Amino acid sequence: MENLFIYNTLTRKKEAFKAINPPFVGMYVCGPTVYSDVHLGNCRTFMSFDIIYRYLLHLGYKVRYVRNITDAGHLEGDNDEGDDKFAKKAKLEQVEPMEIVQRYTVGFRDIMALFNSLPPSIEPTATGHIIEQQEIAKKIIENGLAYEHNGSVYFDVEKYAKTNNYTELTGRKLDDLLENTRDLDGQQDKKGRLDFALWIKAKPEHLMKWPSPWGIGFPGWHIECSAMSTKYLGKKFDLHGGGMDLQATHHTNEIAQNVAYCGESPANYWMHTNMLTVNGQKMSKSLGNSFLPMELFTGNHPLLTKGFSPMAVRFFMMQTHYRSTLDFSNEALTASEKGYVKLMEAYKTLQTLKASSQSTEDIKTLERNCYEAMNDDFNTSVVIAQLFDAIRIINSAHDQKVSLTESDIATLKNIFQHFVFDIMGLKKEEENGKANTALETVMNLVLDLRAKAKANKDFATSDEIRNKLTDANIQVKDGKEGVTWSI
RNA sequence: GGUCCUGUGGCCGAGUGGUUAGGCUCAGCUCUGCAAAAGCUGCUACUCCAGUUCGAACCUGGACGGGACCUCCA
Repeated sequence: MENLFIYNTLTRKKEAFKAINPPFVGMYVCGPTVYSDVHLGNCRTFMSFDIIYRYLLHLGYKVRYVRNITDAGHLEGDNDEGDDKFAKKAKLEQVEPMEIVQRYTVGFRDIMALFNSLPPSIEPTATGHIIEQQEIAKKIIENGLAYEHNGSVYFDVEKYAKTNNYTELTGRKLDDLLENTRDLDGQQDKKGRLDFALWIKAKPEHLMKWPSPWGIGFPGWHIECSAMSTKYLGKKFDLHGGGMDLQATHHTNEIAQNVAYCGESPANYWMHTNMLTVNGQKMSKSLGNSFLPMELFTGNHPLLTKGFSPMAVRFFMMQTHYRSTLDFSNEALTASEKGYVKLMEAYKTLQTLKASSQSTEDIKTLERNCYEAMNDDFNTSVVIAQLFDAIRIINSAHDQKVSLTESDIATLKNIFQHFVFDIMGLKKEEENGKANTALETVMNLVLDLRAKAKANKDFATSDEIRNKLTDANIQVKDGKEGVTWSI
């Protein structure tokens, strides 16, 4: 259990995981901005952290997993004068901003539930923590690292950088940043070009706004995470995560805010998940190449030839390590879907295995390999390779080509329960029970008739039955010990 | 332009200084009335160039290609 190694963005190394106060673990992940449907790339990040959450739980940690909902504060344009995304979308659709927030929050939770992701312990919202964000901004001003100008509050990056390592998360040089930051319009209020807003003055027509010591306005983007993480996890907690695209700006600024606020960098371990790409390019809303989960499930998308089930998609994501980019294609998904089906079929077969007195296989090593893979920075890809080894053994045992003891079979069942279901969060996708029972009855009847035909060497009839069933997506398999079928 | 990451077989994707990743695809075989499934076997790779080393796809340097970030983004 103590052997878990995690790649820490702060040090760019895999480090042994040491909880601050075991068995408790505090984990914060930057959640979605709910101004439109989450796309598959967003889902990948949250599924990656779902695995991490599940594995920590499996190891016996008591995890408080906080994942925020960003429902205010994101600016639309290239400057701080713009509307926030919610207000813009709301005007477009003639609805209240919070109506947008509600719609997409519910949609997000539904999708994550379909992907069988566990809900976080706390899912706080930015709009629910305006006071806390203002308090932090006030304190940073008091500490001399932020300044108010024209009703907005900015963080003084250059001043902060004199006594702190502003770029510790990216390893960039401050001078490079200063030289290469683009010139943007509408930023006259800022002293330094790297300064970012903690609080932004709202124009009269702005829809989402709150009173503050600096006038009517709304919070900057980065401050919400500082406010919510310190509120629920304290000034110092174990893990902080998010997508890689948040690393350079959002997380860098978040650390600066926390240090300026209370003198402490918030998390011991920073984890970043890599992007989902389409034809080698990052999937994102702004590039317009994003897939909605629903399009994927239904197959209703120009790049797809068919739909894929949530579990097949989850399995697809698990086959790649979370720090590698994952390229999305019809072909890759199809391959994963087959692998997933094979895994589930083997699980069924496993339930029917009969024990021998002798064993020809080393199942314990296989189990240990699975743990070692997870302990090595959550390497689900290697876990899956081990599982396919298990599948081969299960199928061979079923064909009586290898033998397994009672204890081997129990270990295999444990491997499935722990790694497939508990940790990777896969589940069997079965039709509902009622329909299944009815179908079962009909299938037994049909296969009975076919068996009679076969017994009479009436292969024409038996093949016809089989072909018709195949056409209806029901596969019939004539095994040594009778006929089985699957959909 | 700057910073960082990356380049693996038909496709997707792990990994390690010397030993099989794995999946999918394709071909052959076994089993089977025929199929399917399953098992076995094969197609066996590491962008290029130079260096370090007894030995490098894995370390170092360079070239070329791809990507991310620098602006909202998981």
